[in-house]
Amino acid sequence: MENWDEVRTAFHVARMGTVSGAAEALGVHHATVIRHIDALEAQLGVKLFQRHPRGYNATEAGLDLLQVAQATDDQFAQLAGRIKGQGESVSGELVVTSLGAFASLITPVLADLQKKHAGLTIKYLNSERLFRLEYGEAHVAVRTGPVPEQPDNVVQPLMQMQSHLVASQSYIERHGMPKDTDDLVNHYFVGVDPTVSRAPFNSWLEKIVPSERITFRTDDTNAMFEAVMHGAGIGLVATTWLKKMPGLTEIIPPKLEWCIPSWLVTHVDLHRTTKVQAVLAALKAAAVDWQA
Amino acid sequence: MENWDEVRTAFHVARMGTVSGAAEALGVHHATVIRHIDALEAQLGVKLFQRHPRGYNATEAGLDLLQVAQATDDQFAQLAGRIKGQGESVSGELVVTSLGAFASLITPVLADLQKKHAGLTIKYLNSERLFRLEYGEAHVAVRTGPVPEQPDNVVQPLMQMQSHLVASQSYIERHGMPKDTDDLVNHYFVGVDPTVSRAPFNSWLEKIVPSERITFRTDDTNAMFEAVMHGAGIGLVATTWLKKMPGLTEIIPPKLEWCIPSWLVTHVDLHRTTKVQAVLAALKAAAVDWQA
DNA sequence: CCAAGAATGTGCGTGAGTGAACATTAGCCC
DNA sequence: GGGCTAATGTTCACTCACGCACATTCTTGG
Repeated sequence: MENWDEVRTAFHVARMGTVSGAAEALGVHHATVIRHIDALEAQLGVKLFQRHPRGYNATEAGLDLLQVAQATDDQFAQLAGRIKGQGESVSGELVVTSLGAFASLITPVLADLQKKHAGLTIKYLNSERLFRLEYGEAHVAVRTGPVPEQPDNVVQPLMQMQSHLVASQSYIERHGMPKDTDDLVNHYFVGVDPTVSRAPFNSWLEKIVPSERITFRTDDTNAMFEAVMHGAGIGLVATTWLKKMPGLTEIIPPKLEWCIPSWLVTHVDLHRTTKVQAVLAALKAAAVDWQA
Repeated sequence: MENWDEVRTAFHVARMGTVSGAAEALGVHHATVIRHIDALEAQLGVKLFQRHPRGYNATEAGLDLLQVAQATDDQFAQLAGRIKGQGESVSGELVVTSLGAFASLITPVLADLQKKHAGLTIKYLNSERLFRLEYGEAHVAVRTGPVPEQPDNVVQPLMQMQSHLVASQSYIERHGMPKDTDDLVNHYFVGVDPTVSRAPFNSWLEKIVPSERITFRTDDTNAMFEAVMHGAGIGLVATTWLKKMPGLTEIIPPKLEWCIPSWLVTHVDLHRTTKVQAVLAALKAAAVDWQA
């Protein structure tokens, strides 16, 4: 029973009762049908049909095969329907991953998406570790930094996150306002642990001020924001968060190198599915608001 | 979902997780496996697997296919086992046909066979009409007369039925014993309706005596025997029955032309099955006793 | 009774699918 | 870091299975 196509051929012969009818239904030549039946019977060592000039008559074995193959045919048809329908509907599990910094932005978007599609289950992973799309760990990833260029990954620009160098009112009261860029060396900063993040801002900061001036380091972006809020030092905060955080004063005009691009990354095998397209569209629509 | 072999290939890929493993399991080249997957995904319009250099990872659709195909594989394996086993075991329905005259001989043989094989269902058709083996109307037929020479039918000799010209005691008391063959024209005979049976004995009888001397005609062999028993006339009775019927006297020595051969006929497609072979063996063994 | 139609069965030439070889890449062990 | 293994993926030559044509047989309808 190695060749499933031969079983399918035998199935149609048993259903139609004739080789010619089965051949027409299968879209092949009737000689092919005869060969399939002969091969299958030779493998099984049992005649599946009694041949007579008016058609093929299924034996007991043939009738048994008919029943089993009928069930298989039904199940395959249902399977094909499910798979094709699944490709056109937004349902099943959807795994999205991003850095933790994006959680407060992305979560509401995914929650909205889930509300719109009843059959959808969202799994939102935010970890500093890079989930690998090609291993099926996630369907969609939000990545920051330079353009990801892994093979088999589809990359789309999501947004430009402009950041601003800010300090809290309490910090300014204590240490004063820096007069200009050169004066920054006399101040204290909140930074990201360099072993974790290699954001462009970090490189800039390390060039401008000595390492000992970065007096507060964390590997969590939210913790960094909190530190800036509470006056632990001067820090870089993206426009989006700045709008939600009162009492922060911009120190110097934003520099272009603080502009961190972010990307929507999907695996090429999943990129065309309606489900993935839906979440991509939702995230891109939301990104317009974030940038405004 | 036209090509079941491609489904089978995808099934093995989903099971193994690698194209190479699936190719080895299937006994084909891995290039073939890749082509099958590509073709199937193109047909469905949905990716079944995420490709990465260490193997193939099934998507939701691929996992769905895996489940369905696993069930199919199991069912096909069971089917193959049933069919192969069925070919080696004596079970299921067995249809035997013969002339009504053989009923009293064949019935006990078939009953014995059924007792030996629990899973066997016997269907014994005895009708004057010829059942057609090539239409699956019967598995085994007992035929009399000249060698049946229909194509696709396997013919084996069963026995030679020697018949004897006999009369009952009551007939002899009424009409006397024929002195010799020439005296037969002065007697009365029980014959078979010529439109039904063309047994050799009939031709001989028609030649020897005028038609009006055949005063009892029937289309049923058993009825003929009964008629002879009750003195309706002189008739031809086979050795087998003669032994079971007391009070019959042989009129003249048996002639060779009264020797009717009988044959076991099966369709070539069913002849090699163990079931058919079992009934053939049983009938041939019984025939030895009948002739003794 | 003959002819038309529909079915199985068979030999032969061709094309699609197969297999071999090679390139490439990721992970692992030393 | 560097070789090694085991995967995927692509190209090319080839073979096996397919389609075609014809023969044959049985049934049916006029």
